[in-house]
Amino acid sequence: MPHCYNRVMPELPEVETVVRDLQPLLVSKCIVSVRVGKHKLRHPWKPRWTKRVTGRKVAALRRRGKWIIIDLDNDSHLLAHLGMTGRFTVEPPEAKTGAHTHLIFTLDSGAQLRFRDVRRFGSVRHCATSTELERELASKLGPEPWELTPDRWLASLKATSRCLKAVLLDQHIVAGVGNIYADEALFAARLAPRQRGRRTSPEQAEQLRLAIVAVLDRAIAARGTTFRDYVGGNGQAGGFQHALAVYGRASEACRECGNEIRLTRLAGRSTHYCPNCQPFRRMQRRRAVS
DNA sequence: CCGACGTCCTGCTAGC
DNA sequence: TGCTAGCAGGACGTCG
Repeated sequence: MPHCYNRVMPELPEVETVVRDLQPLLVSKCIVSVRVGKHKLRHPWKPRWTKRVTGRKVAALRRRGKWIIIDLDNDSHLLAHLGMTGRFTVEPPEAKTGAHTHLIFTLDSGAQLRFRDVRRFGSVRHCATSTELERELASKLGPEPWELTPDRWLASLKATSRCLKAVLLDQHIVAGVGNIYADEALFAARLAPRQRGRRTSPEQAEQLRLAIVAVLDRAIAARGTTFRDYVGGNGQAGGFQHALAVYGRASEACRECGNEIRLTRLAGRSTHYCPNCQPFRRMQRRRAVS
């Protein structure tokens, strides 16, 4: 009853929603103890991290790409990724601990911050200094979509032969876009997922950049995408699933033109598109010489 | 160097 | 009805 398995696929809008929801519950609260589960996460929790975080106050909560950053008052930071099924909840200590709960931070408010992750694609780690945190983030992430300049974006596209879908999923180029919003942004820009980066015109690049920002803005306003009713915890369901144009709509009718939405596999991921609205023009063959 | 692909992990579901 | 193979995917490692 308290929780049923729901698919959220946390991308930027979902992570932003989590951060906003957790902020009032965590900021200025003190971590009084840490309890660690027996299953290993991607980055196993180290005992010395417990020493560094206990007694520390949460100074701020923020997001970078799909990463959650919890700033502590000793200039150290918790850096967390939800992966596919990672969930943070704030619950009273007497609340039943669900299966797959890997970390429990007890706060001086009396509540507990809990990290649960069924598939363990997620991670929670500790960075001892902001320098370490910044180095870590810089090695993983390109700019936030809103900070990505048209020039830099076009240069990134022109520099690669990968298809647009793969480029959108590359966190080094633009941070925060995952499989759902990559497909949605490509549809909004009327560009074929298969189109090669370097075949993209400046006009198309700008269309796509604006589409990314617009789709993410709308998804954040809707509190993200949820694929199943979410019950319990402190999270409300997102609403963007109703606004999806292509993702999860394979073989349904395109709302724009009525054509059938296609599903294919690209960059190792399921990829949804409308072949009519997002026509793929093969590379023009040079006219044969002779 | 770059890009493609495999790996991790488990719950759900389609299909026999 | 019951079982199982296949699918879902973000980050990262490996291979060509």
